[in-house]
Amino acid sequence: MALQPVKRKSVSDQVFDQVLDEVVDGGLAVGEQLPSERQLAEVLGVSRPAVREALQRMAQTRLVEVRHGGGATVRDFRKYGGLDLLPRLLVRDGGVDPAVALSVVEARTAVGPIIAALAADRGGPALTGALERVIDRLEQTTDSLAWQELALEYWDVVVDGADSIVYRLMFNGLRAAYEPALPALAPALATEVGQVEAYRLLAAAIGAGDPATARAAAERVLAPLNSSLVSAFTALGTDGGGAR
Amino acid sequence: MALQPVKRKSVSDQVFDQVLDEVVDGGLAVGEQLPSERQLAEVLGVSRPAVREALQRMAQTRLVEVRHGGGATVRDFRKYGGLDLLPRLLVRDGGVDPAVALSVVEARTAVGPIIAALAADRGGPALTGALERVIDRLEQTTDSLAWQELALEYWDVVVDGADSIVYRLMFNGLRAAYEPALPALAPALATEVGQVEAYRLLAAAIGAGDPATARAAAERVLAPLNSSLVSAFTALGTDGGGAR
DNA sequence: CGTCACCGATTGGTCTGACCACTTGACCAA
DNA sequence: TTGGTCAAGTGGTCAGACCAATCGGTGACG
Repeated sequence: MALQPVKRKSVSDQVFDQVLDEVVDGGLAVGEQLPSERQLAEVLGVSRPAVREALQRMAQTRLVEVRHGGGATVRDFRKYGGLDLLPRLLVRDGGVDPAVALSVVEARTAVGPIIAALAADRGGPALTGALERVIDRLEQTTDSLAWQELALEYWDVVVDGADSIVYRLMFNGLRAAYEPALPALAPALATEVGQVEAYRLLAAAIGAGDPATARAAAERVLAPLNSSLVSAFTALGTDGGGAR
Repeated sequence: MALQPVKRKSVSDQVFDQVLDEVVDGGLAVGEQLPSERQLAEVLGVSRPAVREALQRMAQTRLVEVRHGGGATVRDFRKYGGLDLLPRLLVRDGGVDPAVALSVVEARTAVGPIIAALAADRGGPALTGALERVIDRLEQTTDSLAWQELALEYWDVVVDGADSIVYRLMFNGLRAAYEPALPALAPALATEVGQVEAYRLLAAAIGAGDPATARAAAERVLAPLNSSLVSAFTALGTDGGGAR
């Protein structure tokens, strides 16, 4: 049997997860008051500090608002939430939410070329070495999961070369959402394995300092996955814009 | 006289801010161990729960890693940080960091047209009413600050129309970084006031369901600020890529 | 002499109980 | 109506204690 690390979740983690689920899945309506810390502690059978830590983290992510003496209220995560809650939205009810996955891939496909162009403009030849090294490892990889990990590493170098803090932080957020879901997505991404040539062309364009070519090359890298997933998910997700 | 709400910072907030500053400004190197919770509590003259709440929030934003029994270590915020720490990076040492501001405007200019095209494709005529209402209020506004607030509201409608959760969360994050810094940026943004026509054209293109035209119109809306800020900041920021 | 099991010191995790600060709403007086 | 007072409920903070995990040194064993 395949053993895996035991899950050790601290009490405050579990409280956080429960409250987060309630907020995201609509068990608690926007504007609604949360139970008081004391009530939550009693109902959940934990101490008040544990509840507090969880609520403070919820406030940190702008999902609830706590006012001294006035209780805590639920905020609209669709209006105030950050990219950091993307992982939670991506895997909903145990499975991957098609609408969210589609949105992630869509954004990836649109923003990737922009970043590639910036990298060509600002990074240029300095990036060639690092990119080639990743490509070499990519070429020897057949496992879908490992392949995606390397692809992320490749883009990490590109984002570095773009030298723009906002894209860097965006990438970090998307990666944090993407990476934990990779095992679940691995089958759908199997078609990408072996498409090394597109990555090589992109690296060449970036190394040559040619933004326009880099943009086009990036589109060729990203478009296949996009179109395949779009067709797969739109056929699946007939529920419409379930997650906007 | 113009009154404003008194600022009340809780103890754990202050601890959080101090630790965050240390991490962001490099007072604590990446990989370095933070002082233990007990030491921090004693040094800062506060209780341990207060320190814990701050550290848990730091962990929530992926800026530190805490291991049961093993202390807390500093993570590389450039590699793991999310868009939520953009506000902190934007205003550094009391002033606006040119490199970061440039990056924000740059991303805005690049991503805005993409979102506009999506809104035209998916929102279409349904958005016309809401957009027109904002434009009407925009037309009657001369104050630079209020004008920017309305511009954000306008884009909020557009992002809603794009019907893509990732762009929605991105926008939320950028807005959270942008909004607090607006007063400091207001002078630089004064040139935008009165440019209502571009917004009207964009609304028309979105309402017509014409993605290509909407993309171009969005570029015309965003480009002026971008170019003016680029020239202003590149002249100012001779320190190079201080914040990547 | 090197290796490894063990144990104690250190650190984070949790709980309890108490008190302070703030908000809210009801009630009362000017 | 206006303003003040007060009590109840809520979040904020503190102190001390104990549990659980990690880490490092020390001594026994090979």
